[in-house]
Amino acid sequence: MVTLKEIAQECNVSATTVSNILNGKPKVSEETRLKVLDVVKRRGYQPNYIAQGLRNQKTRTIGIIAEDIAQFSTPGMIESIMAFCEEKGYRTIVQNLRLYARWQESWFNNEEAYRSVLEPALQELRSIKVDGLIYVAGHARIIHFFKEDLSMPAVMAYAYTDSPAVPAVVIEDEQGGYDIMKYVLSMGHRRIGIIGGRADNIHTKKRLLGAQKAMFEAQVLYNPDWVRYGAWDRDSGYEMAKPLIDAGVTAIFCMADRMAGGVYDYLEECGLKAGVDVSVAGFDNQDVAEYFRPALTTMALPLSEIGHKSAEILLKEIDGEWKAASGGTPVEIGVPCTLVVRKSVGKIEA
Amino acid sequence: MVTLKEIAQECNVSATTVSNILNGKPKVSEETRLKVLDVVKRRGYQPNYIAQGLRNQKTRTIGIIAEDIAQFSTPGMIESIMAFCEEKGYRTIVQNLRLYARWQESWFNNEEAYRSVLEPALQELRSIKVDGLIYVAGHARIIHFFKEDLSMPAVMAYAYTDSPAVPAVVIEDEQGGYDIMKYVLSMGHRRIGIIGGRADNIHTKKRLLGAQKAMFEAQVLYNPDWVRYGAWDRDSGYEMAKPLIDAGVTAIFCMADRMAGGVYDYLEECGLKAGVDVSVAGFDNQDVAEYFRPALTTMALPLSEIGHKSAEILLKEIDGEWKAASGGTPVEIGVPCTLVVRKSVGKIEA
DNA sequence: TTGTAGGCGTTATCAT
DNA sequence: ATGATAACGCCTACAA
Repeated sequence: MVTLKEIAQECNVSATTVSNILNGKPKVSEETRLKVLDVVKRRGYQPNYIAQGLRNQKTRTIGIIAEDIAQFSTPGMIESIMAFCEEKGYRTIVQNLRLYARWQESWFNNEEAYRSVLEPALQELRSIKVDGLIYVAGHARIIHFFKEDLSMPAVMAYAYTDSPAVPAVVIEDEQGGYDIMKYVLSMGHRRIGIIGGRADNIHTKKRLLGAQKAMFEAQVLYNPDWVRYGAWDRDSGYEMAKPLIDAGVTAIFCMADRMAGGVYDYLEECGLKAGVDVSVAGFDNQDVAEYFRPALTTMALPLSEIGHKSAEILLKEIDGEWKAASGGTPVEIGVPCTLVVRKSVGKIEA
Repeated sequence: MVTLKEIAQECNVSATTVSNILNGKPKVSEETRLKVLDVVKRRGYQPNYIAQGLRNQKTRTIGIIAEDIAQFSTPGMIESIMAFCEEKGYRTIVQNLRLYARWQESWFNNEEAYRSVLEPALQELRSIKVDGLIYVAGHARIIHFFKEDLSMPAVMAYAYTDSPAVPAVVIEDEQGGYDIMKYVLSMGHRRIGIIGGRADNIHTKKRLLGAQKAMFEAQVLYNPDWVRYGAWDRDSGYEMAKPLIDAGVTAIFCMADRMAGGVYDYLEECGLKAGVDVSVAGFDNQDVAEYFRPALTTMALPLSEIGHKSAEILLKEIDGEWKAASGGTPVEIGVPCTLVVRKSVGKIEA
């Protein structure tokens, strides 16, 4: 790599002068300026960002820590974080914790294992002297690993924090559950089954709350027997479909498109038609939803908005334009989900 | 961040001594060793990787440049690259070029735009002084942007190079095309349509070649009229299905699962059943394939093997155990695709 | 056994 | 207008 010093030598000037020219400092003679610029171009000199950071303690670089880039929700957020940062003249760097790839779901409550992976990633970003950090979670929960001083501005994307210093940008699960249930109700359904994710999961709880609210507003009695919990996957959907169908529901709201896939499986096995005999609604709007037959009505996750918002807030923090939460309550920014109507929820006579 | 110097001060020793202790150098009194180690632990000191690299010109860090992490094939490769590197004690850092997100496909032949994005990423990695680089391409083609001195070991994943210094790890498209066509033939089909990707695409050409070979071996006449080209997407599949069905094929091999989705669409529209009236085979084994009805028979991309192999080769290069290609021919490592039999190809009487 | 000096690439400060 | 110096955090060679 060509260095400043080499350029300086070749031009018979000091490194300082070259640096000044490159950084647009005023007091330089036009003559030296041109000479230096010429050599810089010819030699293809590029500054070493890291050395700059070492000196300036500012890098105009944002660190992104992803819990797992293979989680379906992650690339969309990262993409929009990067787009925004780039627009604002910030570089980005990604650290991938690979949490799910390593341990499936067994890390959720294993703080020690978790930290053994998180710490090196943080250390790497601190070493690079990134100006700020966005933590992209794989699923919503309260992450309290941010208490100790991060020594840099940070934003949590897709999960909650208990630190007032770290704003959280999350999806509005409750509104999502509300909207889709309201839609199902609007199609005339009254006996509606629900297949949630794991019962203790934040997404599950909030979506359920929203759904209940919609039912309450429509004066439809909430029947706990019609609520089942799964593990977010296709098999769970299949398994939980039976009791619900047996109970005579006319529609099933699944809190994940993939679980809806399992419901389709069960329906097919019974010779029932999704969207006709039994309506199905999903959540997530994963790519698969469009390939279901009939195509799946679902809620779209506002991934790119979350990424955008997170980056926006982080840069504000960095510029000192962000007022920390007053009174020690963590700031929480909710971004709404969007209903995507396709073909899997049919209209019925009430 | 706590620094070496601070630790040294607190212990009343020199930075050298602390450094020596931390790096396991021999000549240190047990007494100072314990004292220092204690303070290191208490203050939570962590070495600055970057400063180490600045000094050592070695970081035990691998840079990954992804053309777009939102390409479906990319996370799988990155995941396995990281797993392997970590196992070998290397850290990784990702740069995402976001090529498709920026420009869809219009960058393919716009070298200037391409370089304006590639260069900063390379620069960043050079600044960090990564020990090597894996470039994860979004689709196969010959990438000749590696001629100029990269000044570090590099491996190309999922695309080809024309530089003998950069080994390429690619999928065996020809074998893939061959295997799946052979399977379709084995199910009794003789009138087989093919929907390729873009006609000038390497994947398309090689898979077609393999398919032709299988047909030749089975003594089935190759009919150019039964070969159509699409744009890898669902719409193309839909569009190209009609002429093929009209021509009376009994099976269609689509070079992308998503195009197969389009074929399913057309079939449904015609009241035809995939896998019964017309068989369909895909390629890629994307997540969607399993949700098709009937589930799609397809070729699985060896993404994790490609990542693994790429990382393996790169670390060999770094350790000087990799002999560069002799005679200026680029090295090319092919990794085979795997047939995944599901339900979309039915058996028929020949 | 421990410490000093120098340098990795850059820039701010303070001369000249 | 230009340059010498020091410093960012770390490590290695060499000196004490």
